[in-house]
Amino acid sequence: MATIRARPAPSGGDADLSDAMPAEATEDRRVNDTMLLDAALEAFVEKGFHGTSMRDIARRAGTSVSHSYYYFPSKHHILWLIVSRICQVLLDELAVVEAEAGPAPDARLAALVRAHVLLHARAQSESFVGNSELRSLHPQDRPRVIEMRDRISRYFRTAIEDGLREGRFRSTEPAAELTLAVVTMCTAVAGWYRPGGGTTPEDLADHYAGMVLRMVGATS
Amino acid sequence: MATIRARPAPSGGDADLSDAMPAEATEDRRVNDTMLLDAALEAFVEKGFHGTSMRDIARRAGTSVSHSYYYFPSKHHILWLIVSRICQVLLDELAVVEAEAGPAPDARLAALVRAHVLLHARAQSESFVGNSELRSLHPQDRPRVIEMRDRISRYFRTAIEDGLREGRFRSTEPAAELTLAVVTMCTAVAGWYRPGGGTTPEDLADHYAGMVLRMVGATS
DNA sequence: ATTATCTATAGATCTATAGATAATGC
DNA sequence: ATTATCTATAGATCTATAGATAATGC
Repeated sequence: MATIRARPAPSGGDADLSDAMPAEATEDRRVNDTMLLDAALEAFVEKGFHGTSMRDIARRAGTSVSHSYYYFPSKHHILWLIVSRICQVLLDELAVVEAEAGPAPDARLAALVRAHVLLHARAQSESFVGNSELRSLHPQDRPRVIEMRDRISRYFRTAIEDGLREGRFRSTEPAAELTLAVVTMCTAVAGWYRPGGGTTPEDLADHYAGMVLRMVGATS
Repeated sequence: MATIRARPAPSGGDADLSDAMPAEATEDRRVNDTMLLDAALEAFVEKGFHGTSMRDIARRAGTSVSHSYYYFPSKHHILWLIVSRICQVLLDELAVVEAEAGPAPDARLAALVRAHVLLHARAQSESFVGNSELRSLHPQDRPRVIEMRDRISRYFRTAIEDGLREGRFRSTEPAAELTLAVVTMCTAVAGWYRPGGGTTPEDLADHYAGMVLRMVGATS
């Protein structure tokens, strides 16, 4: 996990909770919560939440199970941290790029798609877990995450509805289906994208923006 | 589940046990393999493979854990049956509709998308599990399923490449990315579609075909 | 005779905690 | 003093099997 930062912010400016930690990030054997979160993330991607044991997480982080409980009250809480953080990062980023894009629906939709794909390609593991382990969340946490996801979808939905209403998008399919198609295809990037294959996240974001604009029937 | 058969299916092979079963009757208390598979499917959708216990499956089917082992050698084998069957059904169906669609890439792609969406909306649970539990398969089974999924993708990939080469599709994005975008957005239907909301699977299939054709830049 | 089903249990593993000890910071 | 870490273990649960018994079909 380290620091999932939406935009490439060269220095300082941490995402959120990482500030609270003693900023030392050296190479020695000390274990901290970030290392455990990284280990958990890796394991959740590989084997899923229920397929991962605390022993597995502790082993990957190089410590004991009981020590892991020193940092986190439960396995569920680890999942909650991973999922809620990435959702929040995405929400923040969407708000920023939408504001920057101005009022035109096509510019807004393109910006949203780019940001969504970029994050899903860059913070691939977090995004993947955030999208695949909703049902594994503690019943208490699930509605909170669902609500964040709804807010994420709503950015896309609104841009698409505006474009249709203003006649900038000529698609005849219902806005709800267009939105779901767009969001799910962008989200799926976290599941298949492999860096180092010649396509950068930025390339991919551009390609997806192009595909989506054609999909909604944007008038060029 | 019952019998997901797209068309007349080849019997024999691991992938279709339903023929071998006594086509028995109905509402009494007798448990059979189909009831257990249905129970497992339901549980896997709700809680995932690792989140589901044999006790859970047995309870849903109204029998005991040990009786479930009378029908299936392992929990992994149940997953294998569910996943391999739905992949095979989809493969069969894609072969049929592609042949029926004739040589034109746009007609072929539309037919493939329609078939894919239809199955993911109709056999929603099986498709969902088939797409979300790949990593939970027994290491022995996984490559076999991966190969089936690759064959599924290849139908789409070929139609898209043909369309681009023949100049019928004007998209400038790489065929690989177009294919992934198309397949993932259609696959995701299994995760969100709810029947009874006014949109039939057929409607949805038509809408998706329209979206995809615009997405690849099909010349109308 | 064969098929379906149950009770009982082995043996592994899992989440989480208690309680002790080592390392660090003031 | 406080923070980090360990050993040991409770108690639940999980997959799978052994072995007995009931139901069914010939």
